[in-house]
Amino acid sequence: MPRTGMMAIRKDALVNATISEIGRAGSLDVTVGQIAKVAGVSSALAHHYFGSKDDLLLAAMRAILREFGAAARAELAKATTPMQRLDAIARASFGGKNFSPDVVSAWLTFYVMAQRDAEAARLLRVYQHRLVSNLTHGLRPLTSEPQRIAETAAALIDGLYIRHALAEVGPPDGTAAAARVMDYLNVALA
Amino acid sequence: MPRTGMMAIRKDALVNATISEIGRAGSLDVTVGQIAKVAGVSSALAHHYFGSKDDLLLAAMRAILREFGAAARAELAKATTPMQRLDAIARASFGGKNFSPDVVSAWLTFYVMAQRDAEAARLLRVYQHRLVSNLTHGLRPLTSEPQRIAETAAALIDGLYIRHALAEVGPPDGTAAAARVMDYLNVALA
Amino acid sequence: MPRTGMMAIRKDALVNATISEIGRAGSLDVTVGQIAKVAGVSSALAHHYFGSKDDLLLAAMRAILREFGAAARAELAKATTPMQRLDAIARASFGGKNFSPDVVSAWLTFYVMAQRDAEAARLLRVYQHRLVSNLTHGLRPLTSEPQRIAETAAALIDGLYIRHALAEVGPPDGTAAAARVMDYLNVALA
Amino acid sequence: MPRTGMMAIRKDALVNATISEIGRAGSLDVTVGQIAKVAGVSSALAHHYFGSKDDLLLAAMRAILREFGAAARAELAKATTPMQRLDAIARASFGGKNFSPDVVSAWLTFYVMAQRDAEAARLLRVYQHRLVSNLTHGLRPLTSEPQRIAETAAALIDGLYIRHALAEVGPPDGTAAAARVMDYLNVALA
DNA sequence: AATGAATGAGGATTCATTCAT
DNA sequence: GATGAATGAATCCTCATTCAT
Repeated sequence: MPRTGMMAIRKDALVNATISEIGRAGSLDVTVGQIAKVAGVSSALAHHYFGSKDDLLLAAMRAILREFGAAARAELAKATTPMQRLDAIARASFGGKNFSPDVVSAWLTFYVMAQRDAEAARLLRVYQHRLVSNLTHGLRPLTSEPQRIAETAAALIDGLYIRHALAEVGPPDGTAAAARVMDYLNVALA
Repeated sequence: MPRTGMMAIRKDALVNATISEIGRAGSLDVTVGQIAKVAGVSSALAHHYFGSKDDLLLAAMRAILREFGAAARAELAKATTPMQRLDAIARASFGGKNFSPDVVSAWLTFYVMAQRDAEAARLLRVYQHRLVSNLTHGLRPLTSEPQRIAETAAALIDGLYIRHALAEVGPPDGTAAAARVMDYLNVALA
Repeated sequence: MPRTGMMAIRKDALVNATISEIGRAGSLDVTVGQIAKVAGVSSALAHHYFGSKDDLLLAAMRAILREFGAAARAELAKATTPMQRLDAIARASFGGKNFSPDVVSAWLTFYVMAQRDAEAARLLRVYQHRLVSNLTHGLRPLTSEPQRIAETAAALIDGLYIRHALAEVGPPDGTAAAARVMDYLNVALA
Repeated sequence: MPRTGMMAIRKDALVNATISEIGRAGSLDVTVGQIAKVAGVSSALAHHYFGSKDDLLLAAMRAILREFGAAARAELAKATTPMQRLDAIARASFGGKNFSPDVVSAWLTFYVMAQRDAEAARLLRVYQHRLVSNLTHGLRPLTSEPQRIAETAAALIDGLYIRHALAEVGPPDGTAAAARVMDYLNVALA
């Protein structure tokens, strides 16, 4: 076990703990102490590595967006037809870690954080833009107004996301959500 | 002017101040002191009337939902055809006070609040249910699967709402948002 | 006892407690909690009334300078000849509360605070300027270079002050210090 | 270069960094981390070599006093007449490194440190005593009360020092300060 | 000889809430 | 009906210090 190189390990642990605790609490009202405890370190260390609570939250946000980006790329890599590409995007949005209660909760709070933090707002806009851009790209071979349909589909995805954050019980049903997006695309392209 | 009316006046002022301050701050991180100052009263009075900060927030939430309900009913009253009814709902969602930056911000924070507060969650579910219900009712004469389309439309409405919360500049464009919902309904019904 | 009007009382108590605690600790490393405890209130109240620790420290500084100004004016009012005026200034500098160990310690720390806080620096410069100005005024009838002698005397006063801050034991001897300043003035005017 | 020499090198670097950082910050509110960074080592090493922060500060204080002593001796060695000896002391006090903004700031903070740390107080008293002693020695051939004049001159030197710590702009003017001390001595001896 | 890792203790500050008047 | 006064509890953040390597 190398004594050096702990930084990366601790940072990862703290970011994961942040996501998990935000998810558990359902809000940004999570103390650095709670996060640190989950990560198995002192709160001082969290500050040592991230500088401030906001920086830690932003790091968590970036991790989620990165995760989503990776999932999307993985799904897209397997797609060959335009329709498969669209399906890939829909499934990436609602698949795996991206649709776990933790992440959905965290996602919601990031929207709130974006109201006061410029960097958070920037990150969310990057996400939004990328989603629309991916959809537009997939739609181009299929319709004369890809942009318009892509924007609607993107809003629909976000809406389904937020609606699931309020679901009474059980884990979110990602398959159903993805199917609903495809339904829309099918009728829009018809 | 009866002295007893003061209570109603103060409560209204506090609720309005709450919405306005949440909108200004873009989050629930609003102190009772700030709200009270905007309402022109002491923070002690806010507690006197509402018991706790959460109760005040819930009151603000109910006021917004009531406002939305009233707007929806007003629009629906003027509608005669099924399609007009649907348009009425769409316009109510994105019209008037309901789509001002203040309210959009407040709305967002209520979603977060709902993660930890059962009553807030209940209120949001009532809203969601009523929206789907209204849409379903309007769709019934027009399609064989009104529920499914209504749910998608409702998610789309929420998604457009949340997307506008991040809009870079200027006031939200309610007309465009409503039009986009109608676009979806048109293709879904085609 | 009026329930209102506590503010002035508390502020006074806090300012006095600040001077006393700085004197006791001999440095600015005094916690707001300590000060508040001495003043018989909570630390939260100190912030409520002064906004921040620095503001409280500055208020204490202003109180000391005001005290010194008042003492100087009182002594000057009794003087009739130029030499008496000079003696009055010297005695004011080293008399009463102004030369208690508390205040000498506080004074010293204000010099340090002035290294980082513009307002503190400004206040000290006002004091220095006023001291030189008073001395110059008193010296004008007695010499052709009042400014020069005044500046030297002022530095001597500050030097005696700081030297006494290190005195091994017992309370500072104000009379001796004042006499030494007068000695200088006597030879300088000879 | 012997390996054992590292200790001396590091210690010197840390002491110099301490003085420089105290001067930069204008107060003792300097972290060991900052000092270590300037010295190009880890903060752990600072503790390794000095044991504690206070010990490091005291080492810096001793270095300044040593520097001053060396400067005084060098100047005194060149003096042949009593008056030249006095001038030598005055110039040593305000010359070279001893009157740089860094050192003036550090000096000030040492006075504060002396309020709580016995060793710091002892060191300052040694300095004060030596200064008076040097002056007395120089004055003995010239007056019947060398002690009294020496003490006043020493206080004047300290006062000029502290006054310069608040100078609005530019580097301290050592020549002017030394001249002012000589002015006093000239009139006192007249 | 030197450091990255880690933390305990402490401090300023904020804020919902209470209460006497 | 209304508020100034007051605080306890909590939170972020800092920093000297320790230790294994």
